[in-house]
Amino acid sequence: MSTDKNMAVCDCTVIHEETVERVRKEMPHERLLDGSADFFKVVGDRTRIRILHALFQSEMCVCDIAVLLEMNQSAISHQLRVLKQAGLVKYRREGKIVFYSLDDEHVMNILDQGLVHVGHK
Amino acid sequence: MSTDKNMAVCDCTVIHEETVERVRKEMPHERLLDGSADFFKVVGDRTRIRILHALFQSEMCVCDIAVLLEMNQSAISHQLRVLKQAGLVKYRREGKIVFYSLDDEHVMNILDQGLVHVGHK
DNA sequence: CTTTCATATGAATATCTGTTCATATGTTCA
DNA sequence: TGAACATATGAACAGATATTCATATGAAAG
Repeated sequence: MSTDKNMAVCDCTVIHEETVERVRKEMPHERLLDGSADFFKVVGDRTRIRILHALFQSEMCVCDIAVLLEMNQSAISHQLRVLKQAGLVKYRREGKIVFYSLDDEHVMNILDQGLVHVGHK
Repeated sequence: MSTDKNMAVCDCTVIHEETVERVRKEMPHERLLDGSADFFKVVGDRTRIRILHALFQSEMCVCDIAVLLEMNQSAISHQLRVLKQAGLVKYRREGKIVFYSLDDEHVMNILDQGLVHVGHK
C-alpha cells in the first residue's frame, strides 16, 4: 500500500492524502519545472544578472563588460558561455572583437519583475 | 588614469569607453541587482520551485510536501526555511501540524513566466 | 610569417549549497 | 507525566559552481 512507501520516503505519515493527490494532478510537468529551475539558476547569479542588464542597454564586447563589472576577462568569458548555452545571449564577430547581445528580449520582462519584487521589500 | 586601472582589472584595453560609461549610468542600483540575483537563486532550485508550485495549489503541511515530492521531511523543512527567510512562504500552526502557504502571490507571476519561457524553447 | 590583441578554454581551487543523519523541540493524548 | 508524532535544527558530507591562472585560438596589421 502507498502509505508504507510514503513513510519510508518521508519519515512521517500521510496527513492529507486527498490534498496531496489533488496538488499532484495540478503540478506543472517535470520537464517544465526542471527547465524553469535551470533558467532561474542561470539568472540567479550576481555576475550573470549584471551582464544581462548591461546587454539590455547595449551590445558589448567581452572587454567592455569586464571593465564595466571590474572583473577579469576570463571570468566574463566563462559566464558568457553559460548565458549562451542557456540561449539568453548571442554574439557577432567583428574582426578580433566579439559583440554580445541579448538573444531573448522577453527574458528582460522577468528580470524587471525581479527588480520590482526586490524594490517592494 | 582610468585606462591603467581597467587594464589591471580586466587584462585588456578599454575598447568602447563611451559605451561602458553610458551603460554604467543606466544600470540598476547594486542592491537591486544583488537582491534580484538572490531572489532568482532561491527560486532556481528544483526542490524549492516544486514546493512553491505546490503551495500555489493549496496550503500544505511539511509532511504532505515530503510525500508529494518523495523526499524526506528534513530536506523539505530545510528548504522551507530558505523560502521563509526569502519572504516567499508563511506558516500557521494547528496543533502538531504546521501549514505552509505562499506569502507573496505576485511571485507566482514570475514563476509562471519561467514556465512559459521554457515552454517556448 | 610574426607580433599583437581580443577572446576562449582547461585545470585548479575555494566556496557554496542541498541532502542526510541524528537528535532536539514542542504539541497532543492517554 | 510520559509516549507518540510533526517539525526543526545542527553537523557532516558530497556535489556543484565561480573565479583565477596559464595558455590556446584566431584575426588583423606590420
